[in-house]
Amino acid sequence: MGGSQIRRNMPLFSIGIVMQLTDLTARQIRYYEEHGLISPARTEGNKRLFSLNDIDKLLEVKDLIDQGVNLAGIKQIFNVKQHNDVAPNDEDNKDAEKVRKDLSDAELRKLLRKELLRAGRFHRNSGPGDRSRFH
Amino acid sequence: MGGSQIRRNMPLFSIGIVMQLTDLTARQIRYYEEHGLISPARTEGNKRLFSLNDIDKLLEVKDLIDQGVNLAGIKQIFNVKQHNDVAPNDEDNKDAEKVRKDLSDAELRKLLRKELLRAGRFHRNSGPGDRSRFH
DNA sequence: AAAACCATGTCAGATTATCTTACATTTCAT
DNA sequence: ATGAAATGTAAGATAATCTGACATGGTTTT
Repeated sequence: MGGSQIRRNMPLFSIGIVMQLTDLTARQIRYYEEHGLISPARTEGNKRLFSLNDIDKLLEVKDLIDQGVNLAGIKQIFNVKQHNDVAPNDEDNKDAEKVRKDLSDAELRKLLRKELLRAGRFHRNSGPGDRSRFH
Repeated sequence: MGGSQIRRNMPLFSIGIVMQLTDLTARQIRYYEEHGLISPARTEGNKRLFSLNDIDKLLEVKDLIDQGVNLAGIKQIFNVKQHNDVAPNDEDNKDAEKVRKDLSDAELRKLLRKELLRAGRFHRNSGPGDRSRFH
């Protein structure tokens, strides 16, 4: 009943907050941005501003990384998700779909197979995830 | 499906964002805090961090101010709301209720009548509220 | 009408948070 | 052993925020 619906892609959060929410370091977050996994907005003074969607993505990145997927793999996985997210609207999506497919489909299968095979071995460093967010 | 429930009183927002969301100036927000209408958390470095509840409250403050209610009135109104918010849990609330009532009930009626009478005259400066939040 | 008050604006100086760039380190793949 | 990928870390710069003080325009109160 209080006025605040706050859309999911509204730029709201500073990097410090996102660090706490995701348990990622600033370095990691910036690195993932550098590689196009997220594209946070900026303030007039060039500070990053993250949306809820950005945070969700970062949490997915973290999960996948914990499972041994590398950034290239995550990039492709995000591409696939983009396909399926436009789901129940079937008629004129096929064009956009095909475009993205051409770019990724071939190597996608290869990459996914490759990555997901070794997933679960090694890696998985960050322990039982509940470390101290918000002291 | 994306991981982010974000509780309503989790300290998340910088004052800059809150300014945009509420259309209040930093001065106003700090002044309202100074008078106990909100109590935002702080970072280790003393920066204010606001929760969704803080923002809701600020929006209510803004509304009431636009209607000519002064801070003293808003304070009392918030007190009343606190009563009614613990509603459907009737049995052992009566104690806390009575305490707060003793402090505010008498002058509350007086104040509310007084304030709400002249509400709507003068004041009402901030125009049809949609000015430029997020450039 | 003068004095006091309320709510806000504004300025100044200090401090924190974040930015970019560059180099170091670690781990894994070839 | 070499190289690439992912992250750590340090330095210097800039932006955002903080507190405190004083200024200002209305509103009561005396």
